[in-house]
Amino acid sequence: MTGELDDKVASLKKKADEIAPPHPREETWNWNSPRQAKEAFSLIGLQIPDLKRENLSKYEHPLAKAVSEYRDTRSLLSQVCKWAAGRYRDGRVHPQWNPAGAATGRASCTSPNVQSLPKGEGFRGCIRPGEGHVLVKADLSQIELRVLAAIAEDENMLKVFRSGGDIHLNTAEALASRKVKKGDPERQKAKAVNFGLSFGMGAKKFKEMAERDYEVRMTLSEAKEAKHKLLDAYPRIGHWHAREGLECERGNFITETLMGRRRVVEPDYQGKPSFTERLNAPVQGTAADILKLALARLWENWSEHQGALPILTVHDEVVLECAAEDAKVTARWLSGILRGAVEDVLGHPELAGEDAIETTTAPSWEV
DNA sequence: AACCGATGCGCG
DNA sequence: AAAGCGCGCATCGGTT
Repeated sequence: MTGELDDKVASLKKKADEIAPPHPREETWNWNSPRQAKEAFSLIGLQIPDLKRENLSKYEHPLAKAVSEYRDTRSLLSQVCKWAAGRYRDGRVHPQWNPAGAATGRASCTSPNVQSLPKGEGFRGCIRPGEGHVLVKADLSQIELRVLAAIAEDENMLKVFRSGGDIHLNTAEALASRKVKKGDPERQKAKAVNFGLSFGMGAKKFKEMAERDYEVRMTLSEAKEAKHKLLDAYPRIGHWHAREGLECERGNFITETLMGRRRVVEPDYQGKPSFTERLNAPVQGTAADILKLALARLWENWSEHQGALPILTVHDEVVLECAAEDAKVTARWLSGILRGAVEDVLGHPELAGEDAIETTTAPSWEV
């Protein structure tokens, strides 16, 4: 796979070099160097502020597209080509896990970072169980929004979960002003909006996101209005924001998850407790608590499921490996424990329904 | 040679 | 009044 990427990178570089003006000093341009790339664009009369994909896509000139594609592919290759090199033992990759690697209580992972292996490119398909075994994967569906509903005690949000609804779909429909289906790209984009607004994103950023992802153009005041409209759908979220704002004014740097685990947030540019961190920390942190509670209970019960092997976790997801014939039992065990953890920590049965856990059994980590 | 901040992007 | 959050990693270009 990396060999194919290699070829693709080489041809994309050639293409970009052909379109580009000659380099005044070197043989060819280094498109990985923002300074050089900006200089090349400047020679054809384009002053570009940065080399982000999203920015390059605004330009008509073929060089913009060529450079963007080259950088994308090159970046993917870099991330993946050395991913597991020299990190095998017995046919397995053994990353370094840091159980409390993140300030919120999440785990992090290095060498390699398993948690950021790209999706949808086939790389996760390379993560496979041993002969005659399967991977059993379970994830906490929309966990941060469930935590949010519990923390803010928002009746409308709870109602959506109680009826098995989909918050992202609601938001997507509100933004697109039409019916949106589960597989539509609008839903994916609405996730970002939901998270953004929940954790204190401003109208400006919200406006930019709406433009970029929905081709919805609005003035700043219209963006403010839309933001309020979405927050109005869940009034207690707004109240919660107001409460946390007061805590910031009072100089309260301490946040707590629903399990009572503390985090001291960073100061903002004024030296006051960061408002957005105060909002995010208990939510991300409680979700992390839930996953870890579940992991602890898996361990406590492990003697009855010794064939099951923990493979990895990714913040709201647990992957186990077991013998193919044990898949059903293992899947039930895993999802039951995750569901119990959600219910025990959040204290709302409607947040821990059947749909709170999505379980799949597969021959690889891909999808 | 080792380290560092900035930039940009992968994941949740 | 206003404010998305949390990570790791490759690369560049400069400093120690």
